[in-house]
Amino acid sequence: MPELPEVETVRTGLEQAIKGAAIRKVTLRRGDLRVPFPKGLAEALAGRRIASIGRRAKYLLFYLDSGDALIVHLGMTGRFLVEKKPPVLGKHDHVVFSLADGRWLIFNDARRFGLMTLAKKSDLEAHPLLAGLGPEPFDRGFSPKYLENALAARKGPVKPVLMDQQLVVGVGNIYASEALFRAGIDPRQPAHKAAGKAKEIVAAIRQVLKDAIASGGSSLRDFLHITGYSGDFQHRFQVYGRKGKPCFACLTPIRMLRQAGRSTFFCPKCQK
DNA sequence: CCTTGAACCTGCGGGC
DNA sequence: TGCCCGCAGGTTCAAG
Repeated sequence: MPELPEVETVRTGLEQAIKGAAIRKVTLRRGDLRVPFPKGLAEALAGRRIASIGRRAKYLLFYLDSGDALIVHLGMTGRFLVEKKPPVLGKHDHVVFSLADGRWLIFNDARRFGLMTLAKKSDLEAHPLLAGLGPEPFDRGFSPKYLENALAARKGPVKPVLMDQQLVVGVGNIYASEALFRAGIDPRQPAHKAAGKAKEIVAAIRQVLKDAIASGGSSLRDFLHITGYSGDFQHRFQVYGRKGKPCFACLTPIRMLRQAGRSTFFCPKCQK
């Protein structure tokens, strides 16, 4: 799944592929993903044109010419594929969009942690899924001062706190580890003690997300298969998935530990 | 309030 | 080859 860079890469790819396309028909091949599809979803999409595709946090927002917005979350394994021929459907191809131009948009999600629902564009900000979300990492609202205050109010280790979507959106398990490595902060450090490094953390989060978006987007010019990891940023992870391997900066073995049920990777020498 | 752990569901890779 | 285990990028809910 995709964290902010992967979702943004998918958004860009979808915009290039299907912005302006009209939906002829939508087939829901089961009744739910993580939550049930809303009643009348397929009917509300049929005949509509996709005016544009936006993103809020890790949610994709398909803006329709009807004034509705289709909200999509990719969960862990959600992905979109665009086909020019009638697709041979697999068991995890849950939603099939037949486009008026003869192409097909497939939503595939093996684990079904994804989500697809409908809202009025005018009501989006108040929608329960979006209302409680924190600032976008590239917005001015995610300032060092804001983060300093937010961290100061938290007692737990800083890494899980950075993944709290109410604090800042888009940072997930990979980029939380990567950002803390770049900021030189131990992921076990209590959040309030890391508050003084808020400026460095803001910069590190922005930098790692920006680099990942740049590297994800670069391979998407002529995509057919839009996946969260179509880019090649995973080859540039400094710590994530590198347990026991030498730190690129100091050669100390990277350590892994479990925080709030998730794997955390860090360099015990570079991160204090 | 904050924090943690379990749950949701399927697939993959490693070890035996 | 097959089986069992642990692992996986998210979110939500219960419980401490």
